[in-house]
Amino acid sequence: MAGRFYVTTAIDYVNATPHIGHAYEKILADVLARYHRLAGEEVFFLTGTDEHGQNIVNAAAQAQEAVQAFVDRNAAAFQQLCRDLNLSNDDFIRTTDRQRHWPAVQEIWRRVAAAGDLYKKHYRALYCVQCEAFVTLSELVDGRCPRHRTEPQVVEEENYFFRLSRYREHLRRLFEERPDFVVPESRHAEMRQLVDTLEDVSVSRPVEKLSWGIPVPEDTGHVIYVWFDALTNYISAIGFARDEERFRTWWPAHHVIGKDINRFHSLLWPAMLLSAGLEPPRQVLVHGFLTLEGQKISKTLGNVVDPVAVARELAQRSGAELEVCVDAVRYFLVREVPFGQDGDFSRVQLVARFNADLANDYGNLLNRTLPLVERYFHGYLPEPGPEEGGDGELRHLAEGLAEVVWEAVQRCDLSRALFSVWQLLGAANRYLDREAPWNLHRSGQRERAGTVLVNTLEALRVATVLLEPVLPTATLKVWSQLSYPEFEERARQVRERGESYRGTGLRLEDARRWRWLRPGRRVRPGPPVFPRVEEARPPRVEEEAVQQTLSLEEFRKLDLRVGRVVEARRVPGTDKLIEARVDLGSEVRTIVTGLVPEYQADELVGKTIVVVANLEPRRVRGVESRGMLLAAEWDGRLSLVTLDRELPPGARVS
RNA sequence: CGCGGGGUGGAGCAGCCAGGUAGCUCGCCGGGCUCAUAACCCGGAGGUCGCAGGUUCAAAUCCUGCCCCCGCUACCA
Repeated sequence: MAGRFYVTTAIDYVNATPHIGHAYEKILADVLARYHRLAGEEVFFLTGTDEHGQNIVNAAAQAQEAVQAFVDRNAAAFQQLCRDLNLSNDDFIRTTDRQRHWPAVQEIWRRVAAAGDLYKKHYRALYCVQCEAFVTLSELVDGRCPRHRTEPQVVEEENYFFRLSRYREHLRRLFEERPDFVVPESRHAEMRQLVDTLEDVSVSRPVEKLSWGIPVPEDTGHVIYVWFDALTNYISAIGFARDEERFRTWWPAHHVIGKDINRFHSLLWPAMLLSAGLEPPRQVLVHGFLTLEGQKISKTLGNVVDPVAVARELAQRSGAELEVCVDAVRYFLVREVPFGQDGDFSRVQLVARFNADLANDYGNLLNRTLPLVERYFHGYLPEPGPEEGGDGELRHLAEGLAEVVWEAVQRCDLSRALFSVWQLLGAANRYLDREAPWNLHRSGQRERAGTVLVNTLEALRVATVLLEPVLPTATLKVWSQLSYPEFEERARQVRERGESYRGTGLRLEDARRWRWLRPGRRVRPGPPVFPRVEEARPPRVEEEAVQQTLSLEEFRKLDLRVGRVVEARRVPGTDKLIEARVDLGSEVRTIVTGLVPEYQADELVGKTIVVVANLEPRRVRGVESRGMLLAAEWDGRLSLVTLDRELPPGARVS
């Protein structure tokens, strides 16, 4: 049953740095790869970079860099992205790789040529010099290039053409026989329609026009053009033309791609493969595009977002670890955007998901359970007793979840998969509320309380197994608290060796099993894995709040009194000082306080407040201040300490 | 008639392919619990499911027309 799963992303064009769109595709592929590993399949996950073409040469020139140095630098940025996103990719292929990639491209070229599917043709087209690109008639505005308002040149060159038209019938059959060849269905239908319109395509450029590419075998005058070169990465990386056995092991692939390049993957690429006598891909998975805060992502709009920077920002706002926040970004994209649809990346939504799903439903479930195990059972998982109450229902839901999730993953419905995990978490939260182990314990039903706690944790554990593909790091922290620190330890070792981390090795089977947690294990309640983002209250508050302890005697030295402001006026020539006359019962004192602009002088009059009465007198701007008003302060906001019931001035506060 | 996606309570989405109580998250209101990260649980208010017509015993769901929004539009990577 356990098969092989070879999954790829499109290779990224290295003329720019990575953004959230690149991250999205890689995350999808990674999540799929990890789920298939969870299902016990052998998985090979490939990603890489596309480094040839005129645009690269131009971008390098603009950066005043040698082309090779330029692509090396940018390719490194994409490799770094893979590490930052915690991808479990097994390889990273670059089209400038002369050992692995070039021979494969030239080999497939030879095979296609041998099949009689390549021919030379004079070709005439419009070329905009400023764009350094061909323009089509339909793009022109009044016969001029829309960007540069110049008349394009008529350029003639001799190119190799691939007989794509010859494969119409082949492809038509492919689409008919395999209704899930392209997913989602709408993309399949779209491509099937296009099959009828296929024309031959140019697959080379003259070397004098473009030298940054792979030479055409036995014809030094031409360079193999983009798609023919780029698409071949999917087979070059797994040994095509070098290691046939390895190639046969993994091919055919599942390609995760964006909707803009679907035609190349669903039509051109299968045709190339058929021509070369190879099998077409197993499946093309077409995702939608992301908008950013509702706007199209574009360099000219300047709204390109570095996904890791977003995670960093979340880490700062929540206080969670950076890697956990990377997981949160992964979760958000997979949960929020239904596969195949366009989606919006919004920080507000990210925080909403983080708080509602990860912090409240998932993280908090752990934190409301473990302390009870600690308290009632000295931190050791108790032996569960007989099943009663809502136990069976919860178990049933948990036992069936792996199947539901796996079925959704196979349909690429990842948001549904996550949704169903949250149904279990919701049920577990409800179960805990209804069974109320705290009451059971109080009424002496210690064993039953333990059973309820173990059942809750068991449900949480099942969810954790099934969430690992999406939250590879955060789940490790959960495991550690759940008394299984060895997973986190092992992951740490893998990373220290510089290898990409592929998971705990747990399987769907583990998610199907109830009573998996071993009684007697020592749980380790720890800090929240997903600390909530508090909008009104940024993180550091706790670190600031709790300072050194104070003895009761020391505290008693403070003479705090209720006071009533009877008069208040601004101290002239100051920014924020108010001179207040405060009735303390026995006397009326002058106190200088810096409350402007949060409070105006006349607002204070009549307020009942709390005063430190025995503070050393102090001269402030020539006025003697005897005492201090208490006020809370956060983030520049002030709030006077007042009484919630009326008491006369002079009353002691303690 | 260029192609595709979308229009569902205040916000964001699911449901539509296989018609039959309009669901989820956030927000709002009220209650519970007091184990927990102001969390968790229960209840409530709020929708003519873009518009018009049709099929049907029955339509958010199928059919037709229209309106609006967003992408893409192929040798360009």
